[in-house]
Amino acid sequence: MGAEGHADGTVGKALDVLDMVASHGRPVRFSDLLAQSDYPKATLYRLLQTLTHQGMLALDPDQGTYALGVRLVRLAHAAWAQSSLAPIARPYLDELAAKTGETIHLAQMDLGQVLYVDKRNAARPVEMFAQAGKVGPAYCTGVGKAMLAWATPEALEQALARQSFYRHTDHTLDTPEKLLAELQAIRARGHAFDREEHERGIICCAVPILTRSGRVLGALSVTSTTARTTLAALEDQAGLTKDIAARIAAEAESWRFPEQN
Amino acid sequence: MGAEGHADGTVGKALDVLDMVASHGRPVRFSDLLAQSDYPKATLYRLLQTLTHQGMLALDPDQGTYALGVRLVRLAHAAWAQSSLAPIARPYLDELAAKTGETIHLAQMDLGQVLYVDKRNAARPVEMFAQAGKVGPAYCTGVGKAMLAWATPEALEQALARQSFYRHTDHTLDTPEKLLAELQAIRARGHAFDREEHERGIICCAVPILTRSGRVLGALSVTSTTARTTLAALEDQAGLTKDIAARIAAEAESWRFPEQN
DNA sequence: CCGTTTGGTTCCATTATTTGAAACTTAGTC
DNA sequence: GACTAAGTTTCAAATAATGGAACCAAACGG
Repeated sequence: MGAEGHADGTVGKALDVLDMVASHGRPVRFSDLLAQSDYPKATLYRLLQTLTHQGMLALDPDQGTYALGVRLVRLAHAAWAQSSLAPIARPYLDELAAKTGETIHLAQMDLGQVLYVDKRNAARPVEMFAQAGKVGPAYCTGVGKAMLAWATPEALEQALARQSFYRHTDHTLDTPEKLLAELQAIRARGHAFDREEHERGIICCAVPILTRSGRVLGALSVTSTTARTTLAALEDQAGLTKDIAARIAAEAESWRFPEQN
Repeated sequence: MGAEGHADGTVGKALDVLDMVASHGRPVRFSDLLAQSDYPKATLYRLLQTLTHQGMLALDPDQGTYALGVRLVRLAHAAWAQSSLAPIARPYLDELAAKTGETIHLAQMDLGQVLYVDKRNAARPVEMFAQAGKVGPAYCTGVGKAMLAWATPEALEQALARQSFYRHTDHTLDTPEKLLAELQAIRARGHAFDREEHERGIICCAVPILTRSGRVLGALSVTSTTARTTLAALEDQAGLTKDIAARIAAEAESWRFPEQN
């Protein structure tokens, strides 16, 4: 994973190591990390030691393996409650889920990837990969495209560079050109579709969550299956979804910056 | 919160800043952080910049406020799935909750504090970070005492130094001496009680989760209220709880280190 | 039983990064 | 249009990170 760009300073390297540990699904030995990284032995060793001492990693003394530490969980609890839209959006998601009866996703953008921060399952739950905290691709999901469509040129460029354009299904937009054309259509239309571009049989209609100043905060989607409904039927809900998105945005702005106005 | 002890190196300071941002429940301005920290202006500024650049913090360009970044949520997802006992323990917690009908807590130790990593409420279903990720004191909770009772001497010493011994209720063990005596009794007995030591009316019976080598992985508790039941009744469940704890430990060992033996 | 490999830890002189007082630039006030 | 508060940049000195190499310990092999 030398894909890390410019690791600024020691902090960047330390976080890089953190990601490295996270990328394995299980505790890793020192030598595994050493093989994977470009850092010299002593450097990596001290980074691990520091992170462990700080509680960001946990060293299993029996096996000599490193795992992500509990301090991270604690920080994340705060991050989820504070930085994400999830706590603000919760009642609105409930409302949208109740009114549509479909699966709802709330997502935010994280370095070119879609991060699902909350979710409501339909009464008959649609089995999907997405769960709170999980990440997914931006170029082939409704929420991803909705956010890209309203992203700043710089953010869009950065995000594009990070897309794999892997062809998940026949419908996947598998080149930057196709995606850019689609983004324009989405802007014109006001909402994005997922036409089975990521998973066969899964469709959705997604809208961006925008501040008054036009900045993208996240996206909201109503998801279903081709077996249950059609894109046209989902599009009928677009108005309602946009309304909910607007209310989330309004509350986010007033809640996070209550002193303004 | 200058309570941070020895911040080793730049990484320590950066994480310290991260905690500082987390401690406010909402986005903070640079000057707020400056006032709170001992770091000089330029130092703090660059730390914030680095963390922001790394995605650990998010700078709201409109308001100039810092919030915890989404990268943390992503890392946490991995941490929760990997470092904590929660995913392994899930079915066992379900079983224990079903058999006892009481509230169940799964906790781990984090630098002298109890970190709740999963929970079953008597009725409601669970969500991810929503419930997990909270912290509590070690010296006056069942799970905390259960873990301390089997902690290594070094870990115990470190943990003791971090306890506040604040007298939450009449029953709180408010000195290290009382606590140490209690820990001995707990070791002898095999399980810990919370006799309304943290909250009036709340009682529980907790057991440690131990590896074969005797290392503490976490603790498990069955919690109720004095209105609903008694300590003696809870103690009747201790056998079942210990059994569940043993099964969690066994699975944790075989799952996390499948190559051994 | 001893030589060897493997995996992990420590040393230390060199190097590069961090530091922080102060100067500077905005943006907002009166 | 001076005055203030909030944020950003500079630069020499101080400090911390670096990494090659040496070291240690435990497991391995003959």
